[in-house]
Amino acid sequence: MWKIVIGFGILCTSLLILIQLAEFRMMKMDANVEVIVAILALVFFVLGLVFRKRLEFKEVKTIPTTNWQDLGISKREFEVLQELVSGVSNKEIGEKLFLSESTVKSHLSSIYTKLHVKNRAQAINKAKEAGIQ
Amino acid sequence: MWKIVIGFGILCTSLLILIQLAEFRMMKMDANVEVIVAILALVFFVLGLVFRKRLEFKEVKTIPTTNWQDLGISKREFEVLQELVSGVSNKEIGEKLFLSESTVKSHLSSIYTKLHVKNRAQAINKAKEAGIQ
DNA sequence: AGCACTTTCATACTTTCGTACTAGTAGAAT
DNA sequence: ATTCTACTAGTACGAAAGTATGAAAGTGCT
Repeated sequence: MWKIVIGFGILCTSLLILIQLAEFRMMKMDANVEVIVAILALVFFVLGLVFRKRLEFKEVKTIPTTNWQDLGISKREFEVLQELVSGVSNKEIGEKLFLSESTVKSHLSSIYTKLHVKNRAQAINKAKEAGIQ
Repeated sequence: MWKIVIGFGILCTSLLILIQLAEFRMMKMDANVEVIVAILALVFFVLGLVFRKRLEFKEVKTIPTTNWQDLGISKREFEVLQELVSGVSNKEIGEKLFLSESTVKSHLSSIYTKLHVKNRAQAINKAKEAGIQ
């Protein structure tokens, strides 16, 4: 957040300086006006590109995102959920997280209850809809 | 496609004209240079914004979207796949599409083969990655 | 210390999935 | 006409998933 504000401030300041410099040069010798105009145009074009990207980023960032803590899902359960979403079996989840298959099933059962779903397919859908975070 | 090319061409031409006009004015009377520079900057800034949006649009349009026919998946198989993605059981898929569970399983088996996946969870992921169409 | 919650695991049982194999029918292609 | 593909459906079997129940150990908070 602060990064963006400071960065944008610096950018604006340097642009103002650039404009002043350009005008100063024009006063002195108006030989290569085209070059200055071109540079100005290019700089603002790039600025437009960058600005749009920031906007897009913000949009993308704000649309999805649900906190799993809000749904009552614990840390460990969430780790299991992350593996589940990748489409692996209970056994493989256990191997990755150093758990027995029984434990994986226990976690999954409570995850299903908390997400109000009946099986792993629906859990994957819920997770993908909300966006993992 | 042609719309974009022609539109961009017109835009560039009009900008060139604008620059020439600005220079002509500057030659005559260099009273309000700041205004001209500001207008130029603004125009190119907006141009940057618009250009970025076109790029984003193109990216979004080109990234997903796979035709299921290209993967060798038939009409009926695709219908089964659509139900599968919603997260329902084989039995329910059968009831919705008026098929026996056996037939659903047959379709699913060939779908898994064609998608190079091993189970419904992975099939859902593949389908979502590629975008249903 | 006591309570609530989390994490871990086990056992037993039911249900669902997934594969393999077979087979009939219908329509399109050669 | 026959060959091929898609669609349908069945049986059989093993693997995986899911449920129910219980229980021990750890964590965090009051």
